Amino acid sequence: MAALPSGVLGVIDSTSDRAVFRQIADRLREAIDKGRFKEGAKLPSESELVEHFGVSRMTVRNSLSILQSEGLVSSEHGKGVFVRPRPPVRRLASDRFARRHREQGKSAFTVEAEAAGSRPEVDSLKVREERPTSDISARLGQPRKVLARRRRYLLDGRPVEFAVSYLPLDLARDTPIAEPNPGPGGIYARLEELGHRLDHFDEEVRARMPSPDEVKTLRLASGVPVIQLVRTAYDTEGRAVEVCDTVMSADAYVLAYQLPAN
Amino acid sequence: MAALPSGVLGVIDSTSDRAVFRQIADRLREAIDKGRFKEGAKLPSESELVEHFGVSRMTVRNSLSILQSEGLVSSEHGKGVFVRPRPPVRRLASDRFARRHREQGKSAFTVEAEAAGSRPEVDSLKVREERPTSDISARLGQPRKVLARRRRYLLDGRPVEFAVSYLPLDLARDTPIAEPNPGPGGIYARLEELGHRLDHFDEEVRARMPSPDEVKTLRLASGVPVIQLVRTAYDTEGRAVEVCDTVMSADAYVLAYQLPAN
DNA sequence: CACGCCAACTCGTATAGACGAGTTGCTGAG
DNA sequence: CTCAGCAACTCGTCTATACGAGTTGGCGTG
Repeated sequence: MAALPSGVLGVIDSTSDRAVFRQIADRLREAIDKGRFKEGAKLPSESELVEHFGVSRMTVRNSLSILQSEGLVSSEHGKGVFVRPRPPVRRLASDRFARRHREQGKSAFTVEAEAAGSRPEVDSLKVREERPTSDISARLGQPRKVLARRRRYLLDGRPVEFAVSYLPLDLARDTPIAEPNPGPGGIYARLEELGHRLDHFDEEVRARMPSPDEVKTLRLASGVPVIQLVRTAYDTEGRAVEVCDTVMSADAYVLAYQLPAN
Repeated sequence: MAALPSGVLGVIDSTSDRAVFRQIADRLREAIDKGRFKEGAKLPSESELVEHFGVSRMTVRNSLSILQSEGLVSSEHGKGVFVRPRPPVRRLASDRFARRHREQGKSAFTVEAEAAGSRPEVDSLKVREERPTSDISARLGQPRKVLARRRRYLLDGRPVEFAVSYLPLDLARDTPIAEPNPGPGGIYARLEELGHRLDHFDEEVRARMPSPDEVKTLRLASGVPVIQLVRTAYDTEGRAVEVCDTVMSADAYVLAYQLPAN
């Protein structure tokens, strides 16, 4: 166990009324912010920090758990605690579902990923009929049953997004939309072929901490929130024809919108 | 110390390889999800949980810290641990800065808050000249200096949002925009009077965990992420005339966008 | 009755120790 | 040289204890 380089982490001010474990977290945070520990770098081990600061191990662990909940570091059993690398960010343009961008053949996700040099994958695709929750039901105009299309998206093997599309069953039953692969242009192209010309989308954006389920499905590190995007598609008659509920790893996405000033 | 109502929380499966503190967190989470503890309700105290589950206090605290980092509960020193109430959510419509909505006199924030029956407040308003960060500089077309307008927004005394507007200094110097109160219609009205007719906005939306500073400024409970919204305003010449960097408590906001399908 | 104070509760901080489990690299046997 | 296995490191889990500090309600004194 080598001694820590002096001066890198400083010492505890025992006269301060700030809790010791917070002070240690502060020092480590400073050091990370100032680049003394770079992305992916290993922090000093718990026992090194115990020795350096002269405190007990639980106190050090307490400090580290603060940084973890801030999303600054992540620990790996048997290896150490590392400065969390910022993963490449996927930018979602607000017009990604516009008709003019609808590729014949590949999905928007696939096209964008390949353009960015990543390997896209779609996973655990499930299509089935369901009774809608009251929220979904309200958004779709109170259908008794809906078709639910679930899928998970991965980039280079890493899950980044989980989405469920809901469509009124009377509209989707016995159409290509009820097939696992709805064909070129996706379900929006099929909807338009069925006479539902799309008029506009409503998108609602929320952020929150993930449920344990979402942590598992998206393999989220602790301290990473999710963005929840609920998109409702309306046809030119004003009917809501689809609701898509998407949960995204917040550290993998930036949503970009362009809005007129009128 | 009364015994806990039997059956409410179940017991630990000591044969399971799931850690005891995770199991306890699971039981409590279930109980909250199923409404056995309602919003604002007090969970059993740490010592009650210690007795009920037959574990040490640190194990119980560990469990509770999980729920806290999930944003499910928050603890109050001397009082107990409570199911976190969902605060009223403010809905931000994507057209809230459109010209047609520009009220003469009151800001969009004030109008909306009063319509929702809340008491709006604007706080720590600071206007000054600064050298821009490279990010802001790039968005504004590399001005050497900018005018920065900082302010904090509160609803019923609760801080919900912190925003900084940056404008190229050559554009804003010696105009009402450099005044603490820019007058009716806000800085967008002043920009248009100065000949910069607004054409469109770009908005970028991110979510992340807050910095310690942001926790303080927005009085955030632990386990609450922030939404960061960076809006750039462009005039009809295509010049970026303002960048507004807003950080919002994620549990107080839903962003709503309406997008054309073309 | 009014009020101050204290007891008993709450969570917050910190220590010291033990054992378990994953990872890594070295060492020694083959 | 190869490779199994061990030693030494990492973090994960859990116990037991102690004291501090904020909150609440009741009791007793004035």
